[in-house]
Amino acid sequence: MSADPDRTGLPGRQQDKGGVTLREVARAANVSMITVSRAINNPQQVSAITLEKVNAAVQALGYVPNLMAGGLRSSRSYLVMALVPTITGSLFSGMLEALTASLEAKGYQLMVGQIGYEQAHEKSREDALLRAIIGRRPDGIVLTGIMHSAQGRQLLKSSGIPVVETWDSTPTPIDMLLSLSHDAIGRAVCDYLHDAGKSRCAILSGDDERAQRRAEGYRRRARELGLPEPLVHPVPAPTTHADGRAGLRAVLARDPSIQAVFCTSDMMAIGVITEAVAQGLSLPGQLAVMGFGDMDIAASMTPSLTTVRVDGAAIGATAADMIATRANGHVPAQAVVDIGFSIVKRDSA
Amino acid sequence: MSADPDRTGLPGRQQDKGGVTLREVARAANVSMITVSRAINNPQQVSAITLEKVNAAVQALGYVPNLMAGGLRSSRSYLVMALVPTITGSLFSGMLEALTASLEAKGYQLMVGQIGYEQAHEKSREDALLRAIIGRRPDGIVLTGIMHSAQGRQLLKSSGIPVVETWDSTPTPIDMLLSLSHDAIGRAVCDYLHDAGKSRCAILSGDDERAQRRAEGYRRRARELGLPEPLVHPVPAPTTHADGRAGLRAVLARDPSIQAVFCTSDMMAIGVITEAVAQGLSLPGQLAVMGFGDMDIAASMTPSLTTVRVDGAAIGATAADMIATRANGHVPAQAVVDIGFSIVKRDSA
DNA sequence: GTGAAAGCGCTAACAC
DNA sequence: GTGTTAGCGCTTTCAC
Repeated sequence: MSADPDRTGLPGRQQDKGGVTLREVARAANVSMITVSRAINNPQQVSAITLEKVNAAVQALGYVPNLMAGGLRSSRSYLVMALVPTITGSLFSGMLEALTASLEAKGYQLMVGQIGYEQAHEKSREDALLRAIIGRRPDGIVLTGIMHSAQGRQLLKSSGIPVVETWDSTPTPIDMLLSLSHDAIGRAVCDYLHDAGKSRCAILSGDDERAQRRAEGYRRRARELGLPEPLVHPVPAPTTHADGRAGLRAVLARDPSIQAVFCTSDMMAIGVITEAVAQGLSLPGQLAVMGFGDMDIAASMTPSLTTVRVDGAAIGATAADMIATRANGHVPAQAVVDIGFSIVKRDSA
Repeated sequence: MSADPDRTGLPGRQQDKGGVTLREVARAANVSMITVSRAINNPQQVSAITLEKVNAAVQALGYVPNLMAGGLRSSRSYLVMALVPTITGSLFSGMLEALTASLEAKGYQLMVGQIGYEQAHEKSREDALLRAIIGRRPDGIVLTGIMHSAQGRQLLKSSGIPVVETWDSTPTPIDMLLSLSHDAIGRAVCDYLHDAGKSRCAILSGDDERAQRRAEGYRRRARELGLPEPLVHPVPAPTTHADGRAGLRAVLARDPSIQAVFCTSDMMAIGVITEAVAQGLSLPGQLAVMGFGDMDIAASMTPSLTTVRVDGAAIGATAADMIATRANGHVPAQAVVDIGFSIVKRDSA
């Protein structure tokens, strides 16, 4: 199989290097290069007759503009970079879909990078990734979580690229912030379970920073309320269904009187429910279960899952707006927006 | 909050446009631009003393090379584009993770684009997306599924960019192909259920092309075996847990004697199991259920899910190899590789 | 081992 | 409405 089997069928060949250039289109249409450029990017600046000639030439030659060249000259890449811990999980996919859609509507493309959950451990990898990203001169960068490394923050700041940190809170954002308090989430879950009459509680927590902060918020609130110390069972992120099953067995072994389990992900919570059902426990009577994320399945499973919902789509859409505003040289109305969360009451707690 | 709060702490400011340039580094290090370029890209071509001087200057100025400029000149973008129907689902995330990892190891970055499931309906959107992609002159493009539109195929072919089509089969690939036969999958599932003594079967099928092909393969095999015609219940993609629950009710209403359900996604299959359990049906005795995708949860749920597994990680790794090989001017050993699949026998069927 | 000149493909700035 | 000139930041090519 050759690289380009049938180049027939198109007038003119165009393989040599990176394809047809503006110059060739200009020659074919008998106008200057800049006129072709305008016909493509600002058609209203060009007369109807010229436009037609240019379009015909573009069509005939199969011209596709080289965005690297245009971006180099105009300092606008129409590229936005998003960094997420993992593409796999469903937690951030709502944000990514909204980002893609909002940006596409504004003429931008989204590039997704995976940074992993381990952050702190691999400073050099993070640094390399950041340089690769900044090197492409994106018009904006969306970070999942807060950038902690001083070096990374400095790199980002001095790049002058609009940055939106999301899904977490900090008093000192690099630039813009879509704030979410994991401490408040943990506290709210504690209050909710307390109101439901559950005081002996276990927490199945991913070992990533934000999950740990939710667990910590829960613990602090439990202390304030004078409740027994929650049993915290750490699990390496990303957390799975199997982690939930094993986690419930583990905490029950340590304390059979556990009345509720708060999981830092829905998938783990579903695992806990699976295990609880397998052990013949009644839900939420004998065991209440809460998750985090509000996956699709949470609403339609049996029993349905009480969980914490964060509006990822809103994060994506707002981040896109902020970046587009800044890329156009304006200042967003607010550089810090609190996203908030809600507890979705269902059958499991 | 200003665009760049603290530019102090770094020697020299670097905001003006796109940051520090090679020229400035060269001046600071007292060498020519090309020497700096070599010190960064081919350190072994430069003397140790020069290297040190350059590195010091790079460090001091916080220089991050502009990849757009380099790519423009060298016709190498070190960028690979992957197009998937949806980022959300877990089906393709294994491929994406493997792609990201393999490419990163080879010095490439992956850009993920979402094309949606509707394809045929939005020709113009597909065309625009394709042009935006080709415009960035990636060193490779990974397509989920086969590109059908003649215009799209032509655009891709004449771009000269290495293309890998994946997750489907065709006698006429654009360039390279990681082949998977959905017809064979449907047939294999039919054989499997037939061997298990299930003849009256329903299929809950997503309305996307590949899912429909799996359903069709099943149907054809059923005919060959002289089995009753399977009841096909179409569902709009992407298919959900709720679709599975509702789907089982629907097919049971039309034919209460159904003995098995084949779902074109694991998530739907889990929904079917949820509904079956809720209705008090015994699995796999009264109802056998099979899925597609082998999500994590399939192995650890109760009853565990019998499903079809495709090695997405292998697809990602192989695609990365093929593209890197081609980008370096070589010819891959094979332009068409069959990926294959396996049926993972568990408790639900 | 190092450098000077040229130019990748496009658009900003300024004419006319 | 259209064109000319210059140059974005880098790497290729050829020289020394």
